[in-house]
Amino acid sequence: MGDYQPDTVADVLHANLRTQIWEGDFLPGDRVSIRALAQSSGLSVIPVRDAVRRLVAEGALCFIDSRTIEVPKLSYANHRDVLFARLQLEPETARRAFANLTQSDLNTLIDHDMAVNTAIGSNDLSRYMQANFNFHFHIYRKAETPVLLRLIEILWLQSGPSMRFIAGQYGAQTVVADYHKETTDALARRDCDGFVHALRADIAQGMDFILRAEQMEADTARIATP
Amino acid sequence: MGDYQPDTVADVLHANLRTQIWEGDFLPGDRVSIRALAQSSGLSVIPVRDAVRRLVAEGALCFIDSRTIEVPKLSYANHRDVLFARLQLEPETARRAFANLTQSDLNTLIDHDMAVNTAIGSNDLSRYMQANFNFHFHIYRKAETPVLLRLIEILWLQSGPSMRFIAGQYGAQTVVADYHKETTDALARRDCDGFVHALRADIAQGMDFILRAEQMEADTARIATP
DNA sequence: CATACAATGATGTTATATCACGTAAAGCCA
DNA sequence: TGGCTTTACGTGATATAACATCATTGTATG
Repeated sequence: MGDYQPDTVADVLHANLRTQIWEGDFLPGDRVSIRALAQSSGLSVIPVRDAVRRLVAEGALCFIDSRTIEVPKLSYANHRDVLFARLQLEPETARRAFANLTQSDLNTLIDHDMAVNTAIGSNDLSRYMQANFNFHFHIYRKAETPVLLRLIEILWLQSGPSMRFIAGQYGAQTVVADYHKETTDALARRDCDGFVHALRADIAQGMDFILRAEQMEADTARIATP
Repeated sequence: MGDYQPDTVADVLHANLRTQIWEGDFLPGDRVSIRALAQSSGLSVIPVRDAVRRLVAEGALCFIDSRTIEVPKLSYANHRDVLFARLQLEPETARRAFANLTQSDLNTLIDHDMAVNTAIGSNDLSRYMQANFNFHFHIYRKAETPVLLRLIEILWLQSGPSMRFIAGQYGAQTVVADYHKETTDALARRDCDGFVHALRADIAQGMDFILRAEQMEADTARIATP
């Protein structure tokens, strides 16, 4: 396998932007200008354009017309599709990771989960996104299956901004009911099926969250136009 | 949703290369040179590089070192992961397409299946790859779920060259047992579950094929070094 | 004859300048 | 003041040329 990882300035910028998107630093509808990014990063337009077009290829950005790039606003239908795909891929990826997860990994996961909880406690959406991402991907990376990891990365890239937007709209309290504790508990007692099941429940809960948000929006729309 | 589709020369080149990869015009290990592509297509290096890097982002190409780009050689493990992911995503995508498939679509699918069979009959691997791709993606495109379609496209991009290589190595006769007929039959009698099940069997058969090829390779290796 | 070293060529990357296009604001006329 | 035209600016896309890196090869030297 040619798993060589280039390290050009375009690659670094691309990686940074990806992280920012995963961690929820962008909101749906945010405009991205190649020249503005070039100026702010002190680079020429060529590597910036390279990084941006790569993000477009990953679905993290999109063209609104021939010369306007923005962070996509996922429709609820698309959001459901993302969560459906996540449900199909992530629990099984976690299953493969299970055998590779050590006591040290368990401790790391518990730390990430604590970071999630404190972020929710202090209503810090940014840290919540970051910690939640770290929790999940620490698992997936241990599965050592680059094919699945890549798909999952793309799904998170696409849904990150909209996820944060929806969460911010309906309050961080709504996301308090994650299943991280159940996940780490299952790992602690080396219960593979329980581990996978808890992770599945965590994603399914996100699905419920979207459905609920969609319903609320439909309701308010119905009330607004009786 | 910003589903604007640009149409620059880089986009056209990217689309052409994607089609070529899907249809099996490339083999694992084939080298790709940006300048050579630029010369053969009459373009500058900039748009060619753009298209190539987009393919790298999709996993259709990879860097072997800092300045060598080639078509990836999928390991058997990666190939199994691709087929696993396909199994997770494609049948369910087909299920969503089912309600949108008309009589005209059924006829088109039957035509594609016939093209597959004649390609196998004349041992034309290139046409086989092409027709098989057309058969599957005619279904998936009707599902109207861009998120899932995009993931499936990536999976086919990654596995296409290796798939063709393995098929070519062990003869086209080995792939004769597809489930396209069962799929179209189920569609003809409007049997959604049967439709989905047949498509799942078709992919699973591909999985068996890979496992068999892997086993054969292991056997010959065992014989070679007793 | 073998080895060290330098010149050459090929690679992907990037900077600069220009192109083509579209928007929006300013200007102009009724 | 309203509506149209024109101009200016900003956008991404592209061509050209220069840059950095590395493999190869030819040559010179021991």
